Formats: sequence, C-alpha cells, structure tokens
Amino acid sequence: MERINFQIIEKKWQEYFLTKKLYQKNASAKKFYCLEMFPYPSGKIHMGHVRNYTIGDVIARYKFMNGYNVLHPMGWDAFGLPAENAAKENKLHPKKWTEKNIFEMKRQLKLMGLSIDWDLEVSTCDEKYYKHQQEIFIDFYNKGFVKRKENYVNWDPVEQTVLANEQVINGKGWRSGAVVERKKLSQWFFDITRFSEDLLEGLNELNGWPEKVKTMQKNWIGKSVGCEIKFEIEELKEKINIFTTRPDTIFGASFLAVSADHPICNKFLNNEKFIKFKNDCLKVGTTEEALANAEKIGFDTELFAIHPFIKGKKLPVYVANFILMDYGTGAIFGCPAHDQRDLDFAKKYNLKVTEVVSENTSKLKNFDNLSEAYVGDGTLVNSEFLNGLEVNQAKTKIIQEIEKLGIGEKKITFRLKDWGISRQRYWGCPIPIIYLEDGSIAPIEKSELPVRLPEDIDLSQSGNPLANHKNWKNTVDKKTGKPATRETDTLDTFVDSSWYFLRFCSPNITSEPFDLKKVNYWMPVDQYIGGIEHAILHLLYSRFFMRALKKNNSKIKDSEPFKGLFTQGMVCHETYKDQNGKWLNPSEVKKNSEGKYHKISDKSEVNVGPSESMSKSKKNVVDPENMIKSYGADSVRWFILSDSPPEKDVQWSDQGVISSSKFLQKIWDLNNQVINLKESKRSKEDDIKFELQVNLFIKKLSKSIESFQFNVSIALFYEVYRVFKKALENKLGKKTLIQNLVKIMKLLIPFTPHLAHECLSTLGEKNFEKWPEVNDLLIEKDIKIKMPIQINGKTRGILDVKKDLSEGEIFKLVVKSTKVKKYMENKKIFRTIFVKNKIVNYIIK
RNA sequence: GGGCAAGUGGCGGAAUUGGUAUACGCGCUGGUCUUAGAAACCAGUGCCGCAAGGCUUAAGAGUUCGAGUCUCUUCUUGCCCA
Repeated sequence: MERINFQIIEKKWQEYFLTKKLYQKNASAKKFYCLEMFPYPSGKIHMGHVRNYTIGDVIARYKFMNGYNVLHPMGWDAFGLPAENAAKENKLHPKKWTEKNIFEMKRQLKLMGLSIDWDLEVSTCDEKYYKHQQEIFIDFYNKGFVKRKENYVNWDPVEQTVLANEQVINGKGWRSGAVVERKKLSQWFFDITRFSEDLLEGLNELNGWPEKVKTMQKNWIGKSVGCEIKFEIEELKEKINIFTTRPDTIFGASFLAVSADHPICNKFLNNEKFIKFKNDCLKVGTTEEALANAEKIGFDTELFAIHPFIKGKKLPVYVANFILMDYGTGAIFGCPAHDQRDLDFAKKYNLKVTEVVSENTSKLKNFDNLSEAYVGDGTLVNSEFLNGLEVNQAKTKIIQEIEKLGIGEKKITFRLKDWGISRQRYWGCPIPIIYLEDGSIAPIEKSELPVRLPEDIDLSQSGNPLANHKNWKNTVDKKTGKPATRETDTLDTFVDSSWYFLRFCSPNITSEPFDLKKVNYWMPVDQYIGGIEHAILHLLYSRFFMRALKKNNSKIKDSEPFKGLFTQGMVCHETYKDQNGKWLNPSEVKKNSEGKYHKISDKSEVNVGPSESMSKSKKNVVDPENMIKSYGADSVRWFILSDSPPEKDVQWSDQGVISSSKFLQKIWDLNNQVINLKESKRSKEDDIKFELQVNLFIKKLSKSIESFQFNVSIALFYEVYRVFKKALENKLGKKTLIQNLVKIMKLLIPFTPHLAHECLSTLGEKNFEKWPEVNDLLIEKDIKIKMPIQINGKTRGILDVKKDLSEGEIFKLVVKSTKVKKYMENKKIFRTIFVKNKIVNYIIK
C-alpha cells in the first residue's frame, strides 16, 4: 500500500486554503459568524488552541458547505503583562517580543489547515486598533459611561502595582510573594452597574448559551431584593442608612456595623485607635472570600442606634472590617443568629444573640453554645407582629411597615461592581485623557488620536512605567494651548477583547472603529467558542460594551454580541515526577514492556501522577507542532475531536494520535482501492442497500455536527468505512462506489481538510463547496427493519421484518420464530403493547 | 456552607430523548504473515456460568407493559460562588 505523504499534501492544500477566498460567497446568502476566542500571543500554540480552533474550523467549514456566507477571522489579544515581564527577563521590547510571538504563532496556526481569512487579522496592540478603542472610550466618557472614583485595589508593595484578584494567591502577590495590601487609588471605571438589570434580563434570550454559563453570570450580577432602613442615632442629628436583604430578622438585631469609609467615621479621623483600626482593615484583601475568612474585628464608636420597632432598645454602633462601602449603603444591622459573619462578630464582642427564625418552633435554640448561624427558611419567633410568618411573608410585611413609618424603603441591589479599567502598566492601550493645570480633566480631541505608547521605555524600575517616563506625559491642551499632563494609566486588557468581534467585521476601516453596515450584517456572532474560564468577565464585559455602544449609536442593531456560545473542555495529560520530585515532560519518560514508566536519560523510576490540564508548571505539555510534524495536522485534528465530547476535558494520548493516523491511512487506501477498481456489475438491490447506508450516515453525521458531538461524528466515519470495505468485498459497481465515496470525502472536509481535498481531487471531483444532500426518499423506502420482541418487558428476540407491518402480521411471524415462541407456549397473552416499527411487548401469564 | 453539573466495561465514551444498554476508539487475548520485532490483516473481549440461562448503567425505592433516561432518598466526584 502506498503511504500517504501528509507533509506534501498538507502543504499543497494549505496554499490552496490561503489563496482561495473560501469563506465569503455572495450577498444573497445567509450569514454565519463563527468566532473562536482570539489567543494571547504567548509564543507558541498549545493543545488548548488546537482543540479550540479545530472545533471552530469544523463549524465554519460545515456552515460554508451548507451555503452560508461565513466570517471566520483570527487576531491577537496582544496587550498584557507577560510582554512586560518577558521584556525584563530578556531585554526585548514588549512590542518586538509580541510581534515575534505573533509571527511564530501565525505560522503554527497555518499548519493546522484552518479556514481562517487572514486578511481580517487584527492585533489589539496595533495603533490602528487601539486608536479606535480610544475613540470608543471618549464616546463612553461623553455619554457618562466612564467614571473616575476612588476605590480600593489589591496593591503589591514590592512591584508597586495593582494586582487583579486572580493575581492574588493566598493573600500574596503572584510574582513578588509580598503580602497584598488594600490601597485606595483614584481610578477609571466603566459604569457597568447601570446595565445590571438589563444584563440580567438579557440572559433569558440567550438560548444558544450553556445554562451553566448563564447561571454563573446571574450569580455574578447577584440581584437581591432587600430594603434600606434609616436608624436614628442617639444624641446625633444624622441617621445611619443601612441596607439589608433580611429585613425579616430586624427583631434579632443586636448591633449596627458600618464600613471604615462610612461618612460617620469622619468623627474619628483624629482618634488614634480608629486610625490604627482602619490600617488593620487595609491588610485584608478586597475579595469577598478574603473578607469572609478574615478575623472579624470592630471599632466601638460608643454611639447607639435606636431600634425602630423595639421600644427603648439601643444598638451599639461598630465600625467593622467586613463591611464594604461599595455594597449597599456601607452599613448593616447585625443579626447574629442568622448571619455567620454577624455571629462571629457578636461572639467576639459579647453581643446578644436572639433567634428570630426557627426551623422548629417547639424547640428553640440557644445560640450561646452554637457557633453556626442559621440562614435557612423557617418561621418567625421573638418578633412581635411577625411571629408565625414564614421568611418570605415576613419580608413583605416588615417592608410594608418600614415604608408606612417612612423610615426606609424596598431596595434592589446588585453584587456586580463597576468595572475598574485603570492599570499602572506600560503594555496596554493609553487612556486618552489629559489633566489641565486648573485641575480639570478632559478627553483628548478625537482628531489627535491615537495617543501612542512611547517606544523608549524603562521597564526595570518599579512603579508605573509611563509615569516614570521622562517626558511622555507632558503635553499641551489643543483647545487652550496650555500645558497639560497625560493620564499615565493604561486600559485593562479586557477592554481590548470587549469589541474585537466588531472590528473583525471591517478590520481595515480607518475613519471609525467599525463600519456600521458591516456590523449590522455580520453581528451577532452566531457561534462563539472558547474556554469556560471566560464564562463571567470577558463575556459580561462584551455584553456591556454592546449595550453601551448601542446607547451611543442607536443604529446598531444588536445588544447581545454572542448568539451562540460553546465552551470546550481542557486538554489533559498525565503528570510525571522523577525520584527527586522534579516534574518531567512526557518526552523525557518512556513506558517499558511491563507497563512501568522510567526516565529515558538514566532509566530511573518515574512516579505517575493524575492527569491534569496541560500546564507549563507541571511540564505535562505536548507540543502541537511536534505532533503535526510526526503525524500530520489531519491526524492531530482527528484525535483531538475523537476521544471525548468537546465540552468535556480530553485526555491527550500519543497512542490515540497514532491510531488516528492509521485510520486516515486506511481512508487513503480505500480511496486508492476504489479508484483502481475494475468495473464490475452487481445487482441493483445491493447498490440501493449500500446507498441507503451512506444516506443514513450523511443524515446522522450532519446531526452530530449540529449538536457539537464531534466524537460521535468520528465514530460514524469508522462505521461508514466498514460499509465501504464490505461493499468492496461484495464487488459493488465502481460508479456507485465512486459517487458515494465523493460524498464521504466531502463530509470529511471539516474534519481532515487536507486528506479530504486530496482524495476528492484524485477522484476527479472539483466541487469542494457543497455539502451532500440526503436522499430522504431512499431512507423512507427502506423496507427492512429490526423489531425487538419482548415478553413481559424482556427482549426475547429480534425479528428482521418489513417496515410498517401491523400488529397482527408481526404476531404471525412471532409464532413462527423458534426463539420467541417457546416463551409463549401454554401461556395466555392478556395484553399486547405494539409500537409500529419500534417494538412489540406481550404480557403473558 | 450555598448553587450547578455529573456518575454506564480495564479506560475514553455511545444510546434515535421512555423502546435491542455497552455503538466507535483505546487497551487486552488468540490467530495469519515474518528469522524476530514493528506494521498489516482476521477473530474475540460487561459480569457469573461447561451450558441452558441469569445478572448488569454509583446504592436503594417509586412511576410504567417497558427506565441509563422520569420522581424521591442516600453516597461519591467535578465546577462555580462563599
């Protein structure tokens, strides 16, 4: 058998894919926007990319062959901190480093044979891109969607920079290892909270999204219905306005707690104890988790609040470290029996704990000996007019009372916070803002854009590189001609990825961020594909952007950017450690004949760990390019789709790729066998049966692609291969074989485009663009089916019968069947369940 | 602690959505070819049993003529939030 030379055919067809504008056909066709999350140019593609882009390519090619205009672009999420870190380590400018990586990764992606239109390539670090991002920023600024406010951030005192929450590991900076502090900085924010309700509502229409992701977003937005209550403070004129989601527990209140940033604290700014307390608060991180786990501490203001419903009851007012100013009103009432943080706090300061919601009213609890708060449902007790009500009834009732008394009102709050977009970094999009001498702030004139990053930059110092630059920030206000200072923060890279899908619709337009007509044609993205790790932030930010852009320009059609979303699983591999506990790369390890693993270099034993997501730190990575070199891109694509459903994690296995490449070789052999066949004549009936099987295959395959079951698609190809082998054995007519093999090869295009195109061209087929049609007539004409025969619900035999037989006709066959009839001898049938063409079940006694 | 998934051979996983459980692949066993290995090809492979047959979808109950699929309870694992 001739070995397939995949290197030659892959090169040949990759050139064809690049030169032929495959993916945009004609104006009248329906559109399909297929988008995979664009990569960060880290240097080399990894198996996660291979999986992501293979899935996307299957969809794009499938849709194209089904007559759609397909937009299938690729670009680079090219700003970000790794470039600065690399610059420090290698003395290579971030721009040079990024460009080098893009060049390299683009070369690697091309090896995969993807149907990407590279003319649409976009890179977020390109000033042709970020210029327009600055325009959008200014539009948002003018619309009031951009705010400047003071906010606590995770501050790394060694790196002198702000850290994102995910860069804080166990309260320490991920690079420096220094204990992270809370620091108040003046920062730029996008007013995403203005859209909270809308972002939540919008989820209901996203039928093409996984439920899981929608739930995560819903929880993240965190709508809660509660109420505000104004507490009078003894001997003070001012009132403290608290927010609570549990107004029903008001009779269990034993203290008030406010944030250290609450206005009432201004009284204590000269109090040394308070100053010390406030500093202690800063040592806790900003995440909810950090706040929940931190020891609850308080500062006693020695003020007392008057309980609005219990006459003569006074509640001490504390400043507490677990209350945040930017949630609710920055003040709460503490009901220790029914909130864990409040209980921890009450225990520490010996405050009274009264149960007001009971699971079992006949057996009340004594919280003196309990350390766990009860947060579940129940019946109100110790609560005067609320007694006997369930939690939800009590909430409604107490809110009515509060509103009647005029001391507060029902209030809806959201957990979602405004999106802080300032980063004290160099390698990002400059924020187009200037500070004037008189202290005012102004956006830069659009005609002055882009605000470019300076090329000469010193990244070795700590702190904000742009602020450290000797003269970059000095500028002149074009309006007044007076000196001004540039904003030296750059934008969060999530901003870059919040509109790139719009830029792809018209990547070369210079006058505007995007061509409205093109955007209204291509958007929304019909199928977006990427990792689940972006389920919340990236997707939520993009949804916000779309809404904000629409508010700015009502001619934009959509407010949801991604109609369909698919989140693929990770690529995993076993982990290996040598005798010294050092991680080993799979290429350093070999399995011996007894199934044990050893290190290739010195034959020492290797400890095999569990299979985990491929990561550089554990060295359990397999280089896609090596795999493509050894087995071919088609084999790698085939394997990555074959082994697991795409939404689940897949286990990388070298054996799996080998067997994939063996199967593709068999397809090539089959192709050659059919071509070299001498004409032979067979009965028409055999041909029809064969064609029927091929048609069923086409139908099933299309369905498996539509439902993202690519592992099933692959299984179907193995089955249809056998159908062809059988047909060859049975010496089916050459014409029939070729006609049907052409169909199979077309179906193979989305999966293994190189091999499929090569086979098609050897079969003399020139049309690579049309998905084969299913001959439903043939399927319907199919006369024979398998009918399971059950006795008392147990399958006792399967009869090959004609289609559409009646109950009576089936029964005649059953009595003749030796296998089944023995179960019915001397028995009486008192019921028959008959489902036409499906099953028959005889109930006998 | 809360929310959401999921649990099917030695392994990855199928199952027309309530109708033949274990498709397809890996692995394993035997055979053909070969000096040998590799490759290729053929056959077998859920469990018990010589067989007839019986049992089997985490465990237990329920609905149904019929349950991997629906309902309830329990256990386990994963993810997200805390």
